[in-house]
Amino acid sequence: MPHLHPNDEARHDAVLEAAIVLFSANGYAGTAVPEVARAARVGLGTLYRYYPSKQELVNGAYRHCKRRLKHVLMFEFPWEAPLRAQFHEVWTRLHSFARSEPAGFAFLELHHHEPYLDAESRAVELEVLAPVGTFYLRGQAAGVLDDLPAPIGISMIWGAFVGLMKSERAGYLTITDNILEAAEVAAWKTIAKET
Amino acid sequence: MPHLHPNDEARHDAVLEAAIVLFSANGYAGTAVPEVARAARVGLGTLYRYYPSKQELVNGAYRHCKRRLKHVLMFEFPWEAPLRAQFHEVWTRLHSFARSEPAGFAFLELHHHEPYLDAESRAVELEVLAPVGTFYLRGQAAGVLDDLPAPIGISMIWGAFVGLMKSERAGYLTITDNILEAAEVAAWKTIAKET
Amino acid sequence: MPHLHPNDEARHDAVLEAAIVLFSANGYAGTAVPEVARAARVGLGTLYRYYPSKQELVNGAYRHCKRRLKHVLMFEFPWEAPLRAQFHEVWTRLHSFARSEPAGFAFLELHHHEPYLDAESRAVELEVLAPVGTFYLRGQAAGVLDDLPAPIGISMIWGAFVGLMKSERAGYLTITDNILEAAEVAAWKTIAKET
Amino acid sequence: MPHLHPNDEARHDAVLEAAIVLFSANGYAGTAVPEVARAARVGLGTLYRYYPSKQELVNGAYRHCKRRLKHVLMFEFPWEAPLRAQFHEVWTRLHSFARSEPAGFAFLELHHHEPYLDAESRAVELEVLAPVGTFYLRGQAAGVLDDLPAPIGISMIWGAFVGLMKSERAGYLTITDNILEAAEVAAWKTIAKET
DNA sequence: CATGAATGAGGCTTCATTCAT
DNA sequence: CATGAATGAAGCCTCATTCAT
Repeated sequence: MPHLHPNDEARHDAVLEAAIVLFSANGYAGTAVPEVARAARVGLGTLYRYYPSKQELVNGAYRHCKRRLKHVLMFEFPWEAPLRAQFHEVWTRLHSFARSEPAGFAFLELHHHEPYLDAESRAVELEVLAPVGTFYLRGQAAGVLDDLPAPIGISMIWGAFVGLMKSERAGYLTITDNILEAAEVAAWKTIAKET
Repeated sequence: MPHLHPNDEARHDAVLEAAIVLFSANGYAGTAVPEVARAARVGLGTLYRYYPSKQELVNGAYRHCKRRLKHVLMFEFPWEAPLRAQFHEVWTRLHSFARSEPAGFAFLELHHHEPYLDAESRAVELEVLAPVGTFYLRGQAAGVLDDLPAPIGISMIWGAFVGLMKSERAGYLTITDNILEAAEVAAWKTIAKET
Repeated sequence: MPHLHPNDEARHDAVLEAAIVLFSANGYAGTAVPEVARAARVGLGTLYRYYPSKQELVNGAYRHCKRRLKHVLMFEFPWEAPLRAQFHEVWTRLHSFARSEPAGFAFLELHHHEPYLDAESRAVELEVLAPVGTFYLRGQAAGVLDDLPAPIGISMIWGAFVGLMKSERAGYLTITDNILEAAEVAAWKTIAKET
Repeated sequence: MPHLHPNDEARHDAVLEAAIVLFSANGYAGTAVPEVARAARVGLGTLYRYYPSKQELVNGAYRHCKRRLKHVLMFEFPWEAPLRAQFHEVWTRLHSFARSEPAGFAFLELHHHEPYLDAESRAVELEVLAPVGTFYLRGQAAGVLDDLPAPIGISMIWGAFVGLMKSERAGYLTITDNILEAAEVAAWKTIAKET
């Protein structure tokens, strides 16, 4: 039974981290595999042992990021809290993820639905999306959310958040705590039922 | 006496069109210049006569798209209409652009603020952004828009719209006229001052 | 009977001149035909009317230079003068050629015996060489020149002269009138019979 | 533990050798890098591993040849011998170099002072030139050499030798031992003080 | 005729992947 | 196993030549 060398996991992580940083900065085609190996301080052959092709590498990175996002969003989520509080939680956690793992966040944005993503990666995509959908539908059932089709509302909120992050990265704005909160209010207004 | 060949402009357009389609589908690094030439049904050397490098080519494509967007947004814009009506106009025109030139729209999204864009391209970016900023500030002065910093509001609206288009492209949803209108209402709620 | 347009010859000369300058500076392969046309301020198509290929162009340039050299060397040559005086004449004329047509001189050096030179060009080569050979043999017959085989002596003198010119071009030295004369004496010593 | 592959140096040498042969035969611009790789029986990528660009390749070849020449000229040079004997040594060694490494010799001639040579290559140039200059000046101080400026004398001797080699390559003459010696005498006369 | 736009073969270089050490 | 040297397909770009205007 093959087991992992104690260093194995660290190496593995270094590879993923380097891949995420480089792919998010330069895109899939713009990133060279040897460059990733070098950034991860790992032999090229070793990288290829972990990921037998560039495609497997992006997919691995994608899944990793998506799972990190999922974890950040879901971990000890207050399922019993009121919807508005839950929304706050989601918004805050999203920001926390984008702040602490900016490359990972950018990576997810950039590599969303690219043709080199495989079935498993698409499945992971759904692992994140599904609970969000549930949340949305519950909100509508409770009469708290407007009755836009859920995918519409979700896309707009996700899009608005991404828009903020991209603009910040581009230098058009800076997001302080106050602004983040104001933006949250604005985002909530987007989907909340008017009173 | 040297003339422009009558076909010149048509060829030029074919190159731009092909570039926009391919760059938006595969990214900058993922697109081969000969592939663009082939798609435009133009000799490779000819393409290089029009655009002396791949970089000039993306920049040309970027400027073209951005100017098309600007034109669609600005042409005979009802500057005297009420703000809500103006917002409707913007939202509708945005959608019209994304519908009629989906590749151009995707291109703008994807190549926003990439390092290979040059100063002139960035200048064109501002030609579009400036009037939008003005619109926003006027709305706030009139007490119709919420007092989020303008770049925040703009980023969120643009992001929300982009989110919708991307989700549609990804197959997560379909945008009908009704939905477009409902989304517009939602988007307006994002930035409108509550009454 | 096709005759030349009055401008034809001027154009032709401009092409040759440009070709000589560029070929001598950048070599055959390093020179682009359109570049030559541009330098000659002549349409590319026109150049190709005069010289139907790049090879014909170098050969034309080669023949032109070689004939210029021949002319400079031979024109009103004092065939009756003593050998030493004739040598002075040759040495001086060589220098005069190298001074007034530096590109042509460099061109001849650089393109000597290149594979793209055709039979006619090689024939022209001989037109220059033959009288020099005669001169040399006469000198030996008269007991003034040493009895090195003529080609050896000629190669050494020509080589020494070329060496001087190249070193000057490279900036290793500057040739004044005094130096030119001293060098002539040295060159004469190379082949003169010791007394 | 990373090693140099034992074949590494052999491969490296094969590349240099091929480069020298091809560059000397066809010039810099006239030589295709893949052609060099093929001649060296080395993968193209491998060649680029050793020399990251065509320019580095010529420079490497230039330095190699120049150092070989330096070695041939300098190795166990009889610094204490009389000047005439030293001249014989230089002349003989020069010929030995041109004979055993004809491509290298031709390469040095052809690529002398070309714009693609870098500072290091020019420095190596001086490593050869400097001792020759010293030799010349010592000869003048000893009253054995004529009082031509040293660069003039050196250029003429080097030029004469090159002239011989080129003429032989061109088929104008054949250099036997006797002729070589006679040419040496002639060359010595060029710079020796007359008695 | 004179012109220069059009073309694609061919040159320089990169990089995904393999495999000997 | 880990490494990185080796490889050649493929990408960017130039330029000799043709041909429509």
